[in-house]
Amino acid sequence: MLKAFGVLEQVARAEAPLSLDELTQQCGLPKPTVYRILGLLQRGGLVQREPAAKRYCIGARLSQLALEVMLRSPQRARRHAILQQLVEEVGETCNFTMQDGNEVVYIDRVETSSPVRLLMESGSRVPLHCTASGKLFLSQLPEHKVAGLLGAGPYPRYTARTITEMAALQKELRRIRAEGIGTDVGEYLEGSVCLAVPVTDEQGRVCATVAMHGPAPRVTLKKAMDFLPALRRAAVAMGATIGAPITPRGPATASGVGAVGKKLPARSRSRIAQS
Amino acid sequence: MLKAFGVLEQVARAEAPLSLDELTQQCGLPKPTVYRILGLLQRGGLVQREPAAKRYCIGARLSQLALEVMLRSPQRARRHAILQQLVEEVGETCNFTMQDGNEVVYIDRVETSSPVRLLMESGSRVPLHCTASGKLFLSQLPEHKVAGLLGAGPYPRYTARTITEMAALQKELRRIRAEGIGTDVGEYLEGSVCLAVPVTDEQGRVCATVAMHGPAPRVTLKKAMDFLPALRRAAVAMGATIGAPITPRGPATASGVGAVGKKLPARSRSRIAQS
DNA sequence: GGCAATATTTCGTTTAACGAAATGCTGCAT
DNA sequence: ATGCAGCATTTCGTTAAACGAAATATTGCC
Repeated sequence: MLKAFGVLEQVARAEAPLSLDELTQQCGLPKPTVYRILGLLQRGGLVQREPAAKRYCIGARLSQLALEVMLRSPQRARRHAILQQLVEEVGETCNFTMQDGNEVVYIDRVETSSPVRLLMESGSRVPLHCTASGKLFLSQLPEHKVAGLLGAGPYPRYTARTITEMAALQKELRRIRAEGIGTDVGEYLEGSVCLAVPVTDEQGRVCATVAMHGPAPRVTLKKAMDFLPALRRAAVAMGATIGAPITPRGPATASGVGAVGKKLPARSRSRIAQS
Repeated sequence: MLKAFGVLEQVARAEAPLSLDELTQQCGLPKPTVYRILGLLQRGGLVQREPAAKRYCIGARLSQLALEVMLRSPQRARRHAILQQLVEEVGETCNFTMQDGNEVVYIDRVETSSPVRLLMESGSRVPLHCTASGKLFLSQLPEHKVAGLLGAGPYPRYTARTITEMAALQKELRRIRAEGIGTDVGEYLEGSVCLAVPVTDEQGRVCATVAMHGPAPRVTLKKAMDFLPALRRAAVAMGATIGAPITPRGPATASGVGAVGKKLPARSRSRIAQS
């Protein structure tokens, strides 16, 4: 099903309408598959065929969807603006992450230098056990749940510094739990230093992180610590965007619309020292 | 497979993040189906969940796709022709912009002299708070959302005339809101004068702008105003190239009139004086 | 008229979608 | 504390759809 989106993206990215063969090559899928997917997409109005050539291009329904998405973009931009501000302060790439299952997912990311390619990397995923954000999330869980989520180990090794044994990881998590700061010095990517602080919702539960990272010669853990106040400030600002409803919900049905602020899982109250 | 697009459209169309139940009702699909589809879409980065609430909203990958679609839609040729026609009339560089998050993005552009430079510049970005188009977009938002999007300020200064304080900006936005014309006299680039008018979709929502600009000695605000009718004409023509709103997919559930009615809030109409 | 290049169909296999119903959470009210 | 209500998530047997190698049809071109 996501293959269809891959095809769609190729169509959208192309400067000119594409032939079936071109799409087949670019998507790396067998031809009949691409053909069938395109048939579906065409039936759904998401792609069109040029009347003359049999080439595929963006369909009306996709254009409409794109417009709706663009119109809503300001709603999602608040967090991006916060990240941009943070990047200006710290001068290094920063990102905003959430936990999704046994991975960390990059919700948004702002690079230091290039102001344009921001969305390229966001949406990608990294492991929990060897990243600053990931370990910060793990530190919020009771130990047995960590074991349940990651298994008993050993965990995949990415660099010489990756923690691969459960006992060592639990020890590291206790430290992080106490300090409220996730760190990663080359545990996932060689020569990459990363520092993550928690973003908490109204109930004080950690639901996201704000992190900065940079290359090892330029960034060290010690230097990064100087930016903790800036990171914390950004994290608080992020927290403010997740509690309050972005737009007042319409009256709608009698259903529980008012229940925006939610939950408070007995299991995962904030375990973090608010240093 | 097209069901997934239906779900995606509902997410894109919503003014605020949606819960699983809301989506289930609006799509007219069984709950586990919607749940599974959303899981896939989430894994693919096409939708995201609100950090705290379990609601779904537009994901990074979908945002990226939407921008690509706008940049390379089959309507591109038509839009370009409209811009070229406009450039002939006004004799200055003109462009077609949309808001993308907290920036203005150039969808298309035609220069006065060299007719080949178009693709070079399209896709590039400029700030909201100090450009004619950007301020026009901002003027469409309620004041508290402007503050949320840009922060409290001060905003980055580019020239001596850049408005860097929130209060002054809000005042300027009120003026623009009333007049329906965005202006910029050297606030972003020294010596550049710019005039922007809104492009509205069928629902009257401001979704893009058409703007002209030129160097200060040759172009002044007063002279530019003479071309307002031409700009407006081009803006109307541009509006016709913009997609219609997504048509509701017929839910299989009893077409509950009072039951599920979501309705557009009256507020979302154009806030601009149609002078 | 024939040759390439490209588009489309066939078909048996495999996989994933499907959705009714059951279960699990969470927060609120008693 | 307890239970209830609303919502999210999982289960599971069924069924339909995706899959892709290979064969076939179409198209454009010389």
